[in-house]
Amino acid sequence: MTDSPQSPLWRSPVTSSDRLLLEMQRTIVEGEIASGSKISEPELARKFNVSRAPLREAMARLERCHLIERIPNAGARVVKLSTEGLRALYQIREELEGLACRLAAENMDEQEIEQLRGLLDQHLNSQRVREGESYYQEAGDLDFHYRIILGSKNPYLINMLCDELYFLVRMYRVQLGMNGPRVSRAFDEHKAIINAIANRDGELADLLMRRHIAASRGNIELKLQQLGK
Amino acid sequence: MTDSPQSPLWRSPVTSSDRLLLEMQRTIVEGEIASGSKISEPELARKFNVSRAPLREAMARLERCHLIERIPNAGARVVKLSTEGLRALYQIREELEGLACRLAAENMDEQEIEQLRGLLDQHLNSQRVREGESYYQEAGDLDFHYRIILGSKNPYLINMLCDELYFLVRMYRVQLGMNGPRVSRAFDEHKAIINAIANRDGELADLLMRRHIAASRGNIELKLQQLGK
DNA sequence: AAAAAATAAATTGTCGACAATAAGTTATTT
DNA sequence: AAATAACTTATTGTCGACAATTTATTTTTT
Repeated sequence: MTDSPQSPLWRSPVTSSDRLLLEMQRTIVEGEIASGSKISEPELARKFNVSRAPLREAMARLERCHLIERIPNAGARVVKLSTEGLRALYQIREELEGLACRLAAENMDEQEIEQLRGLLDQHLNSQRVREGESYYQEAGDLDFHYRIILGSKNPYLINMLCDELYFLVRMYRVQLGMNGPRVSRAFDEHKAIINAIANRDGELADLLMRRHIAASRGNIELKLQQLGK
Repeated sequence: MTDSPQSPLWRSPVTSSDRLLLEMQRTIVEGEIASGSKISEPELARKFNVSRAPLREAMARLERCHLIERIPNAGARVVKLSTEGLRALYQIREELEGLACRLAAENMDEQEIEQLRGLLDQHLNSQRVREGESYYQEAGDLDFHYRIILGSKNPYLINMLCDELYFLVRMYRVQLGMNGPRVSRAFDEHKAIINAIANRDGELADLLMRRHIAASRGNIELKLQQLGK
């Protein structure tokens, strides 16, 4: 993943607050800190061996990507996953990633499109080997979406999707998983999207991406209901 | 404007960092600190009579709403206005506010729609009195957009538009203005949008809002080019 | 005994000082 | 004289301590 100057969350971690952010993102996304639990600043500061200053800066950025919720003078809690939250999040995602596809069809150059195709082939191969391994698919799928978003060449869109929304999306997907039959279908949908972009058919790419995301949402929503939330 | 718990930027300023944020937002949006100029932390801390801790927290939030750009260990600069920036920003705005209209048509209750109508009448009257006064129109227009966004009832959408994008939008509009003929036309467009929402025609409301924003962009873009940027 | 008030404990917000990094200046070398 | 290197200055990042606010506990009152 290349660094982008517009995206402070994706630069190599130069400062200690950067490292903290990465670690806490992982911790929350993977559910090591329980959803909804309170975050104690002194406790975490001890745990990570840093002062509260960089910790608070990291927390401000965690709030920015919707992983925690803060109330002034009261404290911060890890966000809770819910059906309504998922719906609201994916409404935005559909819209913005659809736009990203339309712009990518206009703005990606041939080389970038070719690289995207290469990425997909690579995932297909590794998927044949590791059948049903959900984590690799997870990473691969996100990488696919990332590249298209970057291909839109719109800094604000990139910032919103990659820096602010994607960690929460990952949290839903990591904690509620993506199961068997959906995985292989997702590959086909990805392929169709690439084709539309390569044909410079932004309208179609937009439509296909929206459906792709809607299908993904349906899959996660099902799991949420099974768990009785 | 009511406080919304999801929007830390719009609560009443309880902490000193909140007050700083509001003041600096105003200062930057209205151009009191020149576009592109460097921000010195010690200098500003003296100016506002606070320590650097709340100042840095305020700056983190200024970065979040795209009013400043920070580079680690190097400092922060006030954002520069440009034609490309405007285009990228309004691309997102069209998409998200279009979505907001569609959702508002579904989710606003009759009372909220009636209040929105009242707001528009009120602006029409005050506009007859203060012909061509651009600042009031500015505030009124934003208020109109705000209410529709809130009417979408989508917390993420509200957060993105009201907390992260709108200050930069205001900066473009305040510094590059909105002139005579466009003002009265905007009123008609607002009226048409309300009607579509009242008729629960989300698709039409979406379309009208997109056009409304596109027209607004054209107007500002013209000014930018006249100033030779 | 339950509710309210007062007190105690803990947590968050803010401060001033120090350390690490970057920018600016002077001295040195080719 | 131009370019490089060493040094100085200034700015940012981090730390530990204090103040203000909230939460939990205890005491008092009805």
